[in-house]
Amino acid sequence: MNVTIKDVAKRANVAPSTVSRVIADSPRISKETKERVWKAMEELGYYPNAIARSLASKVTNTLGLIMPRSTEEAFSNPFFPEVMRGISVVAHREKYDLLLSTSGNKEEEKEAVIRMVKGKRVDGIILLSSRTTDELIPWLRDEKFPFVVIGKPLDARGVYWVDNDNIGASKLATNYLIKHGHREIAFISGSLEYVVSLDRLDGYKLALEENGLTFKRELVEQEEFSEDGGYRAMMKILERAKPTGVVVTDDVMAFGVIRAAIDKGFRVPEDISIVGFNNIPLSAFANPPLTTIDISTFELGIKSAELLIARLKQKEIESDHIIVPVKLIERKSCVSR
Amino acid sequence: MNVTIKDVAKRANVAPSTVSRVIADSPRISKETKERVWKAMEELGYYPNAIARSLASKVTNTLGLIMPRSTEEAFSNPFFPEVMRGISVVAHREKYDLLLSTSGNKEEEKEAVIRMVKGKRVDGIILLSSRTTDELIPWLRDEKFPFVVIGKPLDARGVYWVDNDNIGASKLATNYLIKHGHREIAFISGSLEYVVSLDRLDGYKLALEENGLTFKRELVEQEEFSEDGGYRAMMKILERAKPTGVVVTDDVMAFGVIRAAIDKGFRVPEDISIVGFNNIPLSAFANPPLTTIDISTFELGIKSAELLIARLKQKEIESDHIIVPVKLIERKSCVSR
DNA sequence: CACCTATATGAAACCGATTGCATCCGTATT
DNA sequence: AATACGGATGCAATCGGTTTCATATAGGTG
Repeated sequence: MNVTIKDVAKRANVAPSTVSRVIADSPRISKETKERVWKAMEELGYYPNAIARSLASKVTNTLGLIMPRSTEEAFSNPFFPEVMRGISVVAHREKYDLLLSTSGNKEEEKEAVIRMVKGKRVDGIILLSSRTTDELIPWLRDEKFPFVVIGKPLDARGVYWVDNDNIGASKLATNYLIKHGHREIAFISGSLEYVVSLDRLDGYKLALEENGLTFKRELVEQEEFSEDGGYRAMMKILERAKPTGVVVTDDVMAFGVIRAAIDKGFRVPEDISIVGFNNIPLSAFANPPLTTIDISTFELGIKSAELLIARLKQKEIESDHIIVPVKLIERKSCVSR
Repeated sequence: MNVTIKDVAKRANVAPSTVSRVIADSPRISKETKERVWKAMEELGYYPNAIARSLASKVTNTLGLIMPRSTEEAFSNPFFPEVMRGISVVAHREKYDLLLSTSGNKEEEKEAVIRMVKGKRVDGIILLSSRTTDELIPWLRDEKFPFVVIGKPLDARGVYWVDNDNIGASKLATNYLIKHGHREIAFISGSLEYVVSLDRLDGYKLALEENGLTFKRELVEQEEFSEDGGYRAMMKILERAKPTGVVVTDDVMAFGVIRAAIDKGFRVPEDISIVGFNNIPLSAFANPPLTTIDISTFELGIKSAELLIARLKQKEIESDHIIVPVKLIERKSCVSR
């Protein structure tokens, strides 16, 4: 079998508890004993069993990551890897590992969370995005389990979250088109099941209102978060209206929107201007290069991990949420009219 | 405290061992008892503690994922998320979770593996790419720990691996340029520390040889796997030679190569043709759209996870390695001469 | 009717750590 | 000299399961 704490104890002529204390570098153990134990560990090639340690101490040094939708789908939108990149930088710095749940749909997602929480496999959880109908958030809150949500939840009472100012960001995008002389501005978002979609719709409406433009239902469409989703949404809008500008809340969708516009015989940006969201790497290389709202995706990951870990370490936390700034990246997908 | 197996046992008037057997759905327990126990579990809201279970059974139902280089860097090349997408599909299907190590450099990477293996946190490991100097592979082999490598290792004895035929793929790319009349063909790869770079260099040499072209050292350059790396490599080559075609073993690097060519006053593809590798999503949208070797990244993930799990389940395995096919995607970054 | 054999369940050891409490010893205090 | 005290370490319970082996009961056999 493997080398255990008992073998080390025997070799160093001490009790297992002493070895345990040496591992934790407890000040209660004398320098000499520590050295004897270290030597024994070295000689035997001892390495602590993390599982046993977790069982006894109830700490795993692991963070759980819950992807929305299927894990497969999540990895195909560059937003998620980028968020994970941020999370992993902090996790590494703070010596945490990351446990990825692999789920296929909403039920399995719930199950994955239960597996992590009730199975005591993680110390805390990061939800990579929040739905309006999310049962997870109330459930985690009731369980009093530490978690952080990326994306402001509908009901934010007692939950820690990290997000952009989505209403503001959407106003920014819409105002940009308005300032460039557009008056018929369409708005395409992902499913209204996601809070982020709702907020951005609100921002769009506010911008119109503040500029004395009327909101027209036929200029608004929701679809799946994908290139095809964007394509379908734009097709539907073009069949019933004639926008000169479009705000699309996801760059991947925006590519579909451009494709639809071209298929319908419009030129981008000459006939239709487009503003996207997220500033994914592809956006700079698209044809035309996409004007988009950079939401600091990497930073969202960083901040969410920091917030969660601060909570786990019972550090003083200034606020239960963090707003990450956005900025507009001007490229070539918009023209003045 | 939490509900444990003992609470359930008490409530159902059985011994803890019986409850354990009910959880495992052992045929040794009578239908009636099972039902009584299930009811008790239901009523108490019992959920098994995965950590305790792992400790006793020595099974974690978790696969460890080891990224090369820093975790942060890995997430910024679309290759890795795509591989992970494949892995996560299989992991989910087979009911495994994924543990991500977060490391910053080679030493930490080794440490992360030790933490996983010696800490008994995972049942098996997938190495997302192999270095020539990799100490990990011999170490894991000596430990007799189940693992699979994406990318054929230099010394493949006793190692399970999944890869493309990199020599063939590189010949394919080089031959494509040769067939289009190119004779001065440059070759840019990532560090020769990676086996994949070596193999592709070999494929390039072979293609030259088979077509009676001479290999010229000044047409070959290695650099870091990044857009900047590609830029620097191409700059160095253009200062000493005049290629009409370039094989670049990574699309992200290829973007840098294009940028360098343009900065030096060349047009792509009119003056210099370029073939990339990986077919990342961006490639189709680049300017010009990139002709590239599609290496079925997703499939690499799928196969590696399947191979590992088959090994864990002691299934019959036909071969200790799997070759995933490649194909050339023709776009607009090459012209005939 | 004594003996054997399944079948169903329980008792207890074990997995490899952590931790509260007890103990031992040497030195300072009164 | 008796008491107190603090430092260093050990004992044993505990975390929440799994698994081996033993036992009890019922039914079958000669």
